[in-house]
Amino acid sequence: MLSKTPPEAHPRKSKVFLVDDHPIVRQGLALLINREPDMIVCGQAESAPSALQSIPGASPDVVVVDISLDGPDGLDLLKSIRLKDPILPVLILSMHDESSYAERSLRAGANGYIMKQEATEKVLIAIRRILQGKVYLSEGLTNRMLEQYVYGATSSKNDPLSKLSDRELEVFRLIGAGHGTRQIADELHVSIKTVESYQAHIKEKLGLRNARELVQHAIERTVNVGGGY
Amino acid sequence: MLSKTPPEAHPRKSKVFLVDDHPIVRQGLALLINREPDMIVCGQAESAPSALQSIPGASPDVVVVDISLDGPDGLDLLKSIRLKDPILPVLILSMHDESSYAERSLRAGANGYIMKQEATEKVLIAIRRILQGKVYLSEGLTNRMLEQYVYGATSSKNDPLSKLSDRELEVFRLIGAGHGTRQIADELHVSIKTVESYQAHIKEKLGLRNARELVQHAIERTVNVGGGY
DNA sequence: TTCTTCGTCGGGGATTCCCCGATGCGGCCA
DNA sequence: TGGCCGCATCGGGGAATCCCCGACGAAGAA
Repeated sequence: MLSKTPPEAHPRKSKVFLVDDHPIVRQGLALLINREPDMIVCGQAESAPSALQSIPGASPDVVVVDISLDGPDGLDLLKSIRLKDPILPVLILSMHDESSYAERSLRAGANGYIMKQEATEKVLIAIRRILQGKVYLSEGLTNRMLEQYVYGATSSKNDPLSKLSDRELEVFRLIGAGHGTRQIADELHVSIKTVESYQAHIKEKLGLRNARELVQHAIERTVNVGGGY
Repeated sequence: MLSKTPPEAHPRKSKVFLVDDHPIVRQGLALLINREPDMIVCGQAESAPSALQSIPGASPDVVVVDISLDGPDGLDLLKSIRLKDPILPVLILSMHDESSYAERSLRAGANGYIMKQEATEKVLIAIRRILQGKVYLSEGLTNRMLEQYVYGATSSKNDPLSKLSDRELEVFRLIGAGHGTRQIADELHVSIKTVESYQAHIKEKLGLRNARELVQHAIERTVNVGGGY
């Protein structure tokens, strides 16, 4: 399998491990990476469990993980990897530009986050970057996350919801339950204007841009509270 | 541009045109296809409009279209292609195995439907098959669609989304992605009033009471595509 | 005391929601 | 062939909302 690696020609190829449930994407990435002189694919997996099984034997220098796997998803896999190896570089690959996913990924210990919309060279750049121990984020995403950080930078811990006041959190939950502004005002016995004010503050604190993103995040962070992971 | 094609060496390579908004997938498919002796990629596009612009000049023998493009989606592109060329073979590439999508694709004139979960060779097989004028469907999907056919009524029971028209489903997905009404109107190049009309129809068909419930359900059925149920 | 955060509201214009339509097109059906 | 029906597209218009301003008092913190 492994060729004898003439040592002086190139120092050593960095070994990349791919995890994606779409064979087409996996194969595509593999062909792409193996064309590069300084890296090589040392293994692939299509699910989190099989990845966890194969990674030790493949001893990769970096792991590329698609976030939307069947069963345990990419974040779960990332956490499992971190339990065994706190420093193995991991690049998260995603379809959506949801900043919340990037946030969760980095908090879970990812070294980089890149979207499939990005140009292919960006993937190679990202891999090389995190191989150097740095963090990779796309430019747009970096800006958005910095924006969010400006607002509660201090010791905000790992819960952006902690930036919200009690009243704001209350409204946030009701939004997640699908309630309208008028309805929330009635339920809390306050003016519509007050509820609108809370919604504005929530959007500002969480870095959301319109009402639908507000609903979007309210649902994600309210539904996920009890069950998922 | 065109080499003189020595006629006996290989009859002629079939020209494939790729449409996908993920450069990684595009590049991957291109490398894969160009490795084959009997086919070659003659062009690529990342959106429906640019595809419509480039396809005539590339004169492909087959077009591979990802169903989930930004703006006008793969089904829209398929319909636009069909308006100009009723017989150009088109293979629809999809992330979800929802049989309703396959159904819609075939009704809209697709010659094949394949999921990204399929093995890479299947893609090549599918391309060759529809080049011969046949229809390609994965085995599981074929069985499911036959079942539905035998047991009369189409897939309306288990999947309320199948009640939605193509256009309505498209808007539904964009809502789930957090896009606003105006934004959707711009992306689909229609009036705001039209988008409002779709939203009203969706609410009616799915039994939703207000705009927030609409967003709620759109998210649950759009974000979950990769991992959930 | 001064400063900040929080809860509470209002004005007002832009936008969206949600009810009425309407038109044209392509099927299906008797 | 005429009629019905679903679909895509758009408009009017009033109600609700979004989203930008700002305000005020209470409760703590500096």
